[in-house]
Amino acid sequence: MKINNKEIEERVKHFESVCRREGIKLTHQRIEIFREVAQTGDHPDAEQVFTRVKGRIPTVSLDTVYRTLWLLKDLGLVVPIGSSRERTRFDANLSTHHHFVCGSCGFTRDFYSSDLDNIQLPDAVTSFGQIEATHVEVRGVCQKCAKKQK
Amino acid sequence: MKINNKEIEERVKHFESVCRREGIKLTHQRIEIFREVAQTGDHPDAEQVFTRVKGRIPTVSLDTVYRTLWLLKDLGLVVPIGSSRERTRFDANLSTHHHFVCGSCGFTRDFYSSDLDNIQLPDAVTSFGQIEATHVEVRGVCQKCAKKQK
DNA sequence: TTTAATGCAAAAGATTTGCAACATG
DNA sequence: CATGTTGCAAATCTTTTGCATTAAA
Repeated sequence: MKINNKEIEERVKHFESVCRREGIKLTHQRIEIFREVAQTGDHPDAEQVFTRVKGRIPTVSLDTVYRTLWLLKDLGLVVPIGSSRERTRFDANLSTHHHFVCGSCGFTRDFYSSDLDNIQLPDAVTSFGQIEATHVEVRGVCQKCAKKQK
Repeated sequence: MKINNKEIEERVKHFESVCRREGIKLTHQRIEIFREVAQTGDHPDAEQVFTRVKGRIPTVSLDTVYRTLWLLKDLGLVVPIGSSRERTRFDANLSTHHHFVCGSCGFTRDFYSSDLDNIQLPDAVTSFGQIEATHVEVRGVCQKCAKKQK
């Protein structure tokens, strides 16, 4: 689930330019936290990001991870995905994509489909508010959990 | 957001038959908790269900509400929808439908579209696990929040 | 140097659990 | 009657906050 280096560095560059534009300070911890989410495709939760970043910055604190993750969300650089009964997970994949989510363990994977990207929504939806993104969520049971249930 | 009575009673009957089949006891609180979720279209969280059911059964406890809600989920009678940073909300609408979710306040509404119900998924998805349901999630900002932001 | 960001510790929220009393099948 | 379920209170787990210290611009 490793994203290739070029893609990661592009994402980090994008992050840095957004911060400059918004007047947000580029701290060591912010960069590493962002990089961590950007370089993995497995939608980590705050705790996982914390543990991994700690390898590089042993003094980071969990609350900084939380603060940064929500900051990234506000900047539109990361999307929180809430698979209930699970902690919030974060996704730094900004290209249009869709999710498969295991209802019993929370396992989440991206998938792509240009057909799904171009879905036409009924007019009724517009009346609820302003639309930002549309994505398809497939609920199911992942292979690991399917085995356990037997 | 009131569901019509006939539909509610049908849902409750369905719930009761599922419980009998599974050998699960039909307690007063379970029935009222299920009815509460079934009769509203606004995807309440556990706390809201608790408050409303308390009107009818003053002694219910919040933990029973939680236990029942997750039981209902395991029985497939209710679907948890996790709009992160918000508590888990529950949806008893079992007919195929889709969601509009406000990213800033969690406001959630159902919408229908037979086009969306018949979406074709790419083969890759099948490799992640067994598919149970597919639904479209539209993220946006609801009208109330859009006003606040100005 | 000015202001925002961090780390710490403590608080707040949400959800879960152990257990004795109780209700359902 | 036997067993599963409830309510209570306490525990746990996740996330947030206040504040003094530190680091970016």
